[in-house]
Amino acid sequence: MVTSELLTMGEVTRRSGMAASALRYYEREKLISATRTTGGQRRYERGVLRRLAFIRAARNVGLSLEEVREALARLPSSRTPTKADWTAISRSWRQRLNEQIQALEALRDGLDSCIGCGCLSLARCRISNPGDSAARYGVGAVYLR
Amino acid sequence: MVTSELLTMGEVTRRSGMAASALRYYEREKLISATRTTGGQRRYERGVLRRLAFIRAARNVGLSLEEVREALARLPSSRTPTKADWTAISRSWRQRLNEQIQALEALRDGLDSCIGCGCLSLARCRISNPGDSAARYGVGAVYLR
DNA sequence: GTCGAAGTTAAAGTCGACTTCATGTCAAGG
DNA sequence: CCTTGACATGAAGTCGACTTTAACTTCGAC
Repeated sequence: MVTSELLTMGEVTRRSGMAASALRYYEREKLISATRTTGGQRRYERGVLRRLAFIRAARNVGLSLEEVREALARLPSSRTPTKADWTAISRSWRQRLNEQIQALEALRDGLDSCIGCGCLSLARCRISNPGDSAARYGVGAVYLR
Repeated sequence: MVTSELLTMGEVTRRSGMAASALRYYEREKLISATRTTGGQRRYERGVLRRLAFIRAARNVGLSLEEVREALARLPSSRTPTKADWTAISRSWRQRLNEQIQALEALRDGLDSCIGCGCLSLARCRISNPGDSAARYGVGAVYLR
């Protein structure tokens, strides 16, 4: 049985493509964690790569680190998360992501549902404010991010 | 013939739902423009509402003001833009938007194509880096925004 | 034991997209 | 005329998500 080979900072930056400064930042923000050598250097478990993949994917589509943090908080802390655990998280974002997809499709298809319709009552428009749910995120356009 | 009734700052903020400070900012950034009264106050043409609707929709799905600026620059300056002009812009974003939609769908469907596949070679992964086109936007995850 | 690559920290800087602030001017009804 | 609410300006502040800088320390191959 091979017991937990830990990864160095350099290995993680190479394999995740993320900057060391970003990893330290994520650690300060409690999105990832690391053990330390006696000398104080970080050693990462391999699972961190999966977390980073998730963070990257979420950030990539415009979700905030805060949203990511909330999602990650729901992973089991006792055992190593399974694929099902990860899938559950993404599924729980279904509504949120669907709204965003709709807004993108409307924009792609010529804004027909907003600019095209001539409504221009931006405050209530479905594309400006998909699903009327944007209100939860604050006034106006701050739906994404 | 009613000749160009101009809109005041207050009217535009009410009808667009945007803050006055945002309108001034957009003007500094050359995204919109206004004429001035002799006293120096802004008067907007009605077309500004359509521009603002467009800006709002684009911002809403995560596009940057810089991208919006480039798009708006392609509107005819001589005549008032038609619906076709606006549609052409959104259509030209088709590829860009499609990639983003795909990334969202993958995330919604459980990240099966990235976290699920076990590849974890984030730097090249299709979901992290849709269409391999993200490279154009700089290193790594800075695809959106 | 030596040495260079790799790692550490706290603090400050950056960037986009606005907002807030302090202070002063305009517009229009009474 | 006068007042009051709407509007103007430049400068500074904010927020998220990192990066950069400066000044060390550790690791590990030799």
